[in-house]
Amino acid sequence: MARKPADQSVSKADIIQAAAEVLRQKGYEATTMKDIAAEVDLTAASLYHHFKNKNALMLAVLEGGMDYALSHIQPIAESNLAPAEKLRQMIHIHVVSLTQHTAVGAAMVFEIGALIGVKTPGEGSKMSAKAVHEFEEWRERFFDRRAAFEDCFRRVVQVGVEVGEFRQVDIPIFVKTVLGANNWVSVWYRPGGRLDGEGIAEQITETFLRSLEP
Amino acid sequence: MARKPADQSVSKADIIQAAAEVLRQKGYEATTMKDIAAEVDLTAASLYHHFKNKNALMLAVLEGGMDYALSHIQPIAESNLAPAEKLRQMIHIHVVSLTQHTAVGAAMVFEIGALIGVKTPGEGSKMSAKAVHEFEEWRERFFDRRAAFEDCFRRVVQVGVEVGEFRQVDIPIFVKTVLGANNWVSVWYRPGGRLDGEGIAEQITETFLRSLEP
DNA sequence: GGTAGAATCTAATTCATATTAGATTATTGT
DNA sequence: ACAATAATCTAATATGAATTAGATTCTACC
Repeated sequence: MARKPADQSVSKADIIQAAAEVLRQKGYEATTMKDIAAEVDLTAASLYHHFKNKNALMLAVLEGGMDYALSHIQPIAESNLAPAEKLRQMIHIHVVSLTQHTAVGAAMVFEIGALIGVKTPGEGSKMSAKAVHEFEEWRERFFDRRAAFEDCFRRVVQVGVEVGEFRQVDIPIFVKTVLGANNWVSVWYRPGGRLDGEGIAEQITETFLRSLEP
Repeated sequence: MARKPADQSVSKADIIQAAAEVLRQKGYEATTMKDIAAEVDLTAASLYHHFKNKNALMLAVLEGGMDYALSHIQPIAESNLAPAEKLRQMIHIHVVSLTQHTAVGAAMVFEIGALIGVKTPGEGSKMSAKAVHEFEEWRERFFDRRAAFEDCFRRVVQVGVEVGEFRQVDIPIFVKTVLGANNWVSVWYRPGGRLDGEGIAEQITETFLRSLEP
């Protein structure tokens, strides 16, 4: 509400962060520009100075989350560690990330669905043809990277199985099981609980590594 | 669009089913009464003959899903089977349910969050005080039952650990890990995939039962 | 075969939200 | 200081969605 003389000007990153926070609480459709604006002491209209429209802002949130996740997981997957150790670290960092960056994490978990189904109507919409195309393209790229993320896990498990370090599992299903368990953390985790992110990650890695013992 | 002379009249159950389906695809806020109505060849206004308002309809969906889940899980949890066998069956039925009743399952997974955050504003809302109170009450009951659901799993694991059939795990975290993996199925499962619900359930139970070996 | 009530429909009403337009104020480089 | 530009604001606009009001059409029963 109040003006900000000294530090006037809110950064894009601030807005994305705020949007992620609201998104986590309310979900895509229920999140209003006003909500987001309020979080950073702006009016809804001001957000349009930073982002073309609501969709663009939301996409920035998801994109940021995905960048973060990939940039942390990939290096581990491509390292020289043994499969078990790779997997341990990957699950660990994934879970801890989701508890640290609650906002981004939950946004990603919850909003993939909304993203898939976002209105891409052929007729009475406000989106221009170009905007629709842009969006489609963005979405495709996003899903590619999401697939890449999952592939990191698959490859690690694959090698582990081949090397005999892990038992024979159905790799796609196993990986989805792990990612489901991880992602779910951002649904129920609340700061200040009995265990912190590290503690939770510990338990989950233990569970899955044991489940892979030959 | 067309009228239904012979079988005019759509049942409440039909509408709930349709709502669940739309809900799964679009999420709570993005689901419009028109969408739901279209699914059963009605107009939006007609839905109000069957349900007091949108919220009531949504709640009916969640309630139905919860009834279903609880009614299938509880008997197993309270049976005389060994903990491992109980857990196997519970995970199995949970996963299979989510793949069979895709609509209800996904609705539950996706909408818990929305439910928590549903606007319960103190001022400029349309909900009457009574309606708000009713809703609050409903929500409380719903979460109680959700907790009961989770408790079924906890108790089974607890006993298994005490009896020495399972290794010592952090029970709350372990259960959340299992439920997360299960629930996630309804996010990614698509009929006609490589494995059916049974096959998927098989893999998941195997993973978690192995992870519990002492 | 006529009537009561259920199930629908069409046509408003109302309200919130995204988005735009046009000022206004701050910052920064000169 | 001054101008250019960035960041905001306030005030409209437009659209879409929930909900209501008031007919209309079935269906079942007498």
